[in-house]
Amino acid sequence: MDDVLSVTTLPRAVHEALRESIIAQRVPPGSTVTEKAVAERFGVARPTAKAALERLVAEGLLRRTAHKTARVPELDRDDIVDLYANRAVVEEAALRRLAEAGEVPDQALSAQRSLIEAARDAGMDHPDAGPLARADIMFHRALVEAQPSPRLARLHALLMGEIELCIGQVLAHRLLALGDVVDQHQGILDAVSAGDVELAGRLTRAHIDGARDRLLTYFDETRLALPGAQSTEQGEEGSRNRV
Amino acid sequence: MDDVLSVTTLPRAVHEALRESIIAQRVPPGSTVTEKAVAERFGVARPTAKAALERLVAEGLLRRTAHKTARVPELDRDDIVDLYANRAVVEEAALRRLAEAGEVPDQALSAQRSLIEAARDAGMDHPDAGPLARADIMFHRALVEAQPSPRLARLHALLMGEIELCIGQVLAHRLLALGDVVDQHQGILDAVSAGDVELAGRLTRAHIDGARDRLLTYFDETRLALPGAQSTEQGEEGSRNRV
DNA sequence: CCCGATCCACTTGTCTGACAATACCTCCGC
DNA sequence: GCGGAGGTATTGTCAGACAAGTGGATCGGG
Repeated sequence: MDDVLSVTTLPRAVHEALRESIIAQRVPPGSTVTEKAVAERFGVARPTAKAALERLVAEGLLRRTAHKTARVPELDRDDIVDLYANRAVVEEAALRRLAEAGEVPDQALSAQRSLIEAARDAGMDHPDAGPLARADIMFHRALVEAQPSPRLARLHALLMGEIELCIGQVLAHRLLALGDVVDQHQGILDAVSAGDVELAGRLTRAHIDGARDRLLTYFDETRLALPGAQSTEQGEEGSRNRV
Repeated sequence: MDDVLSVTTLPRAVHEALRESIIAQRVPPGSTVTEKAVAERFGVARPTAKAALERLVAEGLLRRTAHKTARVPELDRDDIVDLYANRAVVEEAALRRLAEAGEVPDQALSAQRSLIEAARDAGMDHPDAGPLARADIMFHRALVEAQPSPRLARLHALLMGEIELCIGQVLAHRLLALGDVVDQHQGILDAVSAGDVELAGRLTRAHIDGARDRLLTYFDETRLALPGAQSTEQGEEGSRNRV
């Protein structure tokens, strides 16, 4: 509801496509992304690709130093903890402000609805956690963007880039406890519409901490099954496994 | 202590110089900054200037839409309130984490010392609030960067760009209640070294709220002396006064 | 005289092509 | 087997160019 009818510029389009590719793990973590490759892949000039890469670096979805090739970062356990701690701070503040107004945005409601639908459809089967994760993120983004401060929304967006990346890297399979998530969302919405600032903030923090713990559990299960990678010394070429 | 010995790239240098120019009000708020002008001023190619401008836009120190020329934003009262509200959220979180560690960084101590010196020297005279404001900002930045989360520091840096801008736009003259500021800083340092998380967070928030109120008072005094600009309708071309 | 439409200068978006500087990889000699 | 020299790949930066869009000025009509 912000950029409707805006002319989409070329670097922005490349940026969006690449961002989606990275989050969806189509370009694996740890792999390099050269300007030339991007330029050829999308059929644009190298400066255009360069601009797109720079935006991704600014967003935290790519890392690059000096004259070296950009790499998709491999987020570790500490990154998850750090990301969710900061997200909790920002999103709690956002939900408190939203509760002050006491109005629940329509987009959050529709995101919640599609999440419920997805939860029902994916009852026994678990076909692509992608749509589920996307609906969940849309729910949170809608809430934060409905709150009156555009700068707070920017801070949130800055974190959510990496959050999406680590959801993709760690999860990428199934979203556990889907029913609980839906219930927690509903609780937040109720607190907001009731104008209960304290409750909205507390529920938001609890919800995010819960999401973090689920991610950490899954991370630990996945990583402990793999050999090594416990010390700080080797993981250089050893971590370039298939992911 | 982060980028020591790093090769400084050309767009980055232009970006830094321009940023400094904007914050120091050498390029007045509301004025336009074209890519060509920047390129000629620094003797670089237009793409280089373009890159620098894009970084400034991402930082919030310039605003630009579609095909229009970038402008230095004119921050109003609501912007100040919003900026300081977000800054309080981020910086309170940072100080709480710093208090958990319980160690006061050296850079904060030296910034505090230079602030005390500057306060003593500027007893009766008020020669350039620039160094004072800079020392104050260095103090806060040192605290936030000493805290363990790099992402939280990034969020803070993103806000501080605009904060510096609005300090320059509103203040630019004298920093009031300098003694109080120094005392509040000391209180925060004491709370951190004592490991009192709650106290550090509370003092930080109070300090930032106080700074905001001083700025708002000064803003109101200055702006009320000017004609008009009270409704939401006219301020379009009426706000392009000399500033 | 005022209002509207057309035109033009300016600015930005993007491309091509190129060169220098730096980093990484390979190969050769010891 | 190991260390250093060279080549290749990649990035940083530039110059010049053209298309597209914006804003203001000019001109004509009412």
